[in-house]
Amino acid sequence: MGIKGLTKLLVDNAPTAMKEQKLESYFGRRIAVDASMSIYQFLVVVGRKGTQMLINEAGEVTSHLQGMLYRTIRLLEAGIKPVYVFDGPPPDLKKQELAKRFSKRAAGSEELAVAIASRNKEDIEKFSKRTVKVTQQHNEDCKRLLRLIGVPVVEAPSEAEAQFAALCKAGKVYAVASEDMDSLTFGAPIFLRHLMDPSSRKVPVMEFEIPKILEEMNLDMDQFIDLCILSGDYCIGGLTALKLIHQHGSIENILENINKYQIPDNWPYSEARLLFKEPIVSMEEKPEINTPNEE
DNA sequence: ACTCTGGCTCAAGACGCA
DNA sequence: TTGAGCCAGAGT
DNA sequence: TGCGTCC
Repeated sequence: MGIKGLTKLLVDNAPTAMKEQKLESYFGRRIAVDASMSIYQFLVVVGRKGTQMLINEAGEVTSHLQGMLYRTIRLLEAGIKPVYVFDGPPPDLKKQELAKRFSKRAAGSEELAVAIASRNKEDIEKFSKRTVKVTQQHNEDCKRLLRLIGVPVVEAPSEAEAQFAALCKAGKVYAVASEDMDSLTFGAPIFLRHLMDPSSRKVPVMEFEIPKILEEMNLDMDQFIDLCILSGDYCIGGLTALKLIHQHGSIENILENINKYQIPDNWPYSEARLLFKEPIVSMEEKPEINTPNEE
């Protein structure tokens, strides 16, 4: 859903709103992390060869636990206090998208079956990735693991991105770490990318500050949200969207003044906007670090 | 000629021992 | 799934 | 740095 070239758009139009940071500069900070996204990555990549994954004696997948445990240890060693945020039920607006994913996975399964039958290793490799799905069980496994080692877990009432942006706005965490640029659209004041990248890959932590982005791009937050919706849902690029917003101020005004772009039928931009502006989040008490449970 | 978009591809975690 | 990089084609 | 292992 995110804008394709948002990073590049920011590099070009708001260069000082982002800066390279060292991991050490977050020592002692509480940082929110998107758990579901991480679990997905672990399932795709950890110990997977063809259809093989890491499993326990009962044959249950443990790739996500392996990945989650080591990553959390790395964060703790760096003096970072992670707060993992789990997805809740998705908003209605995303149902369509989810249906698409479902059929893609189904198609992936079929192709995988063909690949297995014909013993085509490359295809098995490719299609097995497409069938990956984070289940409730995977989520529960990870919550349990995190609670056992005393790392706080937050269960979002809906989208995790929205929830941790809200935590950050409320000052309950210092920053939000994700690879998903939607975090910016949800208005997380400080947004970190590549927090987990090993130093060997020489990708520095990139820190984005929303207030600076808005100032430098000469937008208010509503306009920034419109910009993201405009170029996310819809077939124009970020640069054009930015120009249009500067010119007309809002999606409504753009639609009134411009006819040359093809408008999707029943384009639900105002629903999308509401999702970003007033997302469903919970404001429970500050997530506390629990004492590690002996086991 | 230049810019933008869109379609394609790719890689993706973390450890430790050579 | 996600972003990024590269190439081709459309629009200016 | 590259590659096998983690379960």
